[in-house]
Amino acid sequence: MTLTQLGAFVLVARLGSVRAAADVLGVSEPAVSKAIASLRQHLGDQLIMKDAAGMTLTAGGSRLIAIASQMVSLGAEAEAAVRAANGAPAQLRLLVNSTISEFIATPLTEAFTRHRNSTVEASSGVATIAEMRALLADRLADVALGPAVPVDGDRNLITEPVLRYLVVVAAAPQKRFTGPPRTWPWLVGPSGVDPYGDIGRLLRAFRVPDQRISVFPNETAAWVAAADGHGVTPAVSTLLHSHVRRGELHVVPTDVTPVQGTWYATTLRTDRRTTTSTSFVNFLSTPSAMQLMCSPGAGVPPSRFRPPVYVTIWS
Amino acid sequence: MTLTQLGAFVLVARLGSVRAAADVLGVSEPAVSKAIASLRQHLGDQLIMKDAAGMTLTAGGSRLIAIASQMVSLGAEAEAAVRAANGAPAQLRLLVNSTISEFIATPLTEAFTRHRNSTVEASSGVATIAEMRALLADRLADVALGPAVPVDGDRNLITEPVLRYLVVVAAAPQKRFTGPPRTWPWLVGPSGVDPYGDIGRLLRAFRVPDQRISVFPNETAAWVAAADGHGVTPAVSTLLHSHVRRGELHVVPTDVTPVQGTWYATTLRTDRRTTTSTSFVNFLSTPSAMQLMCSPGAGVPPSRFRPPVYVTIWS
DNA sequence: CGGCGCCTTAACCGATCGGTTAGCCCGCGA
DNA sequence: TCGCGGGCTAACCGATCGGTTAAGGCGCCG
Repeated sequence: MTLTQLGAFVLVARLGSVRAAADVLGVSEPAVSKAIASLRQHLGDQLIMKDAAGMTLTAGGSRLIAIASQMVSLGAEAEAAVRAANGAPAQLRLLVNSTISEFIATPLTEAFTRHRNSTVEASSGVATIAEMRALLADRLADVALGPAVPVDGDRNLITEPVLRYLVVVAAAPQKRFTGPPRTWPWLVGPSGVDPYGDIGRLLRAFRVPDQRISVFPNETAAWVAAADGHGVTPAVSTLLHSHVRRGELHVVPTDVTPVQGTWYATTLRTDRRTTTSTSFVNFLSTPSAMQLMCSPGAGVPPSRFRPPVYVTIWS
Repeated sequence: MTLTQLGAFVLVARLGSVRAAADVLGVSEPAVSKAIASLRQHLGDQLIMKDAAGMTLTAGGSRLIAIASQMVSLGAEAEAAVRAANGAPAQLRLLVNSTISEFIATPLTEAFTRHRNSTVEASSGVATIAEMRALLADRLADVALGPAVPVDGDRNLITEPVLRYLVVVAAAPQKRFTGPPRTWPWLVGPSGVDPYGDIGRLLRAFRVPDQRISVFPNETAAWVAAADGHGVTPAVSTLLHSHVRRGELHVVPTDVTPVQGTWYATTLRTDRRTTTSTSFVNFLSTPSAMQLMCSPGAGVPPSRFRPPVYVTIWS
């Protein structure tokens, strides 16, 4: 299975014709035909079949095309990226949990870019706490920001506290929830399903069973549902501020909350990390960064809006 | 540049040693060394250099590793996916805009899965309207759901209306905005930056300049900011319902709103699309699907929560 | 200084990749 | 029925890939 073969396959599927693909590639028809034949044999699947109206993909073929077309475009991207790397601005790849991604990552990376006079290109991506360690160790990211990454003795990673905050439980003001917390309906964002995150830990501490937890596509949606009286929601208190001030939510004290949490920055150990990483970690302790992390994020103008980074749609 | 070479490179970068990588791969040391040498020459970059403490990546190398490690794992995934395709449940890859993704996609795919007694695996991914056409034509997705995809004469795609709705402009009840709409502060979700979407079109119709638009990471966050009095927000009226009912937002009439919009389902033409796609499109017109699309999405239990699909973090 | 790890290069070799031309099969329309 | 366009297979060929062994450079430690 080579990239050329995959490229031929993708093109044939796109164009619905071996001939057409061969023309586009500027090679003879048998060259393309043979590439497909090799793939077929290697994978033990017909992949694509000629029929009445053009070509149709087999089940295996439709799985393959999604993956293959990514690989092909990544191949082109790799060449371009490496060739363009010299003279390009330095990169900072920041790894965050979904809460930080929702409220803080964009303003923070933007502020850092400004702080460095645009000599750096910062981007952020969402990962679970458990993934962060591997991604850092494999050099797939430069800095991880979020609840403590369990580095247990990995001498290559260093971790340092960045910000303390309080995790509180909130609900609509008029709602009263009685009985033990584990019987309440809990409304959480994606970070609620991360077992290493503060909110996941809180839910476990209360022994909330799965069927009493509703996961929303983002934290704000969970808060809105809570304001609507559908349940209680755990949250970082500073981020919840405007909801509380408007009277949509109020803080419900429990046995264990408010509870303090800490966000940490984790990087490769000092002598291995890039100067950009170091610069970013230092930036995190500046007053302006601190302030950004404490106040909920605002919108950004369209020109600076960057949707969550992802290569393509399906794996 | 072959997959084996990239695999060797990734492993060396991960392990920080040619020797170790060779051991892991079960080949001789020069084999790995030569693979890297070929990459170096092909890409014209040192990629990785030996130094005091292990290895460090060059700028080009750190670009490459992110891409290469994806390609390698995609390669493995491709083999597995094709081999597993026979006997596996059918797939439905649904393409949606960010609004539908936020409120409707999860309950909808889940309902469809239940409707088909779990004989189908439905997943959804976000794309801009402009991308949808190409993704469908390239067989990278099965059905697109959202505002009209401009198929302009592409005989391979068919598009049919699914749901009519109203786009309204909303603001906090006590706030009054005067002057022409283009001078108001507009708060939108990611779908606001899609030029083919209803909201993007609305902003263009009003000639709102970029600096008066704030883009939020999700629609709910934009609504909350509007409720906080920071501006006005355009939205699909049915989705806004609970915010209006709670009195946080009220509808602001303008010259052009309420304006009707329509969501369409677009697929390959009937004789080319999969039976699963056909089944899904039919499902969309059932009362239960209709109802799902009209009422804002609720949370799902953790076991059924699936974060937005993406292969890996950075491109 | 010598030995030892570790990386690299050189020389070599078989497999296969990617391409060609030639020829066959098949469905389809004149 | 014949031509024809499109796809597949066969036979062939050069390049290169992926692997080997052997040998050389280099830093480090005893």
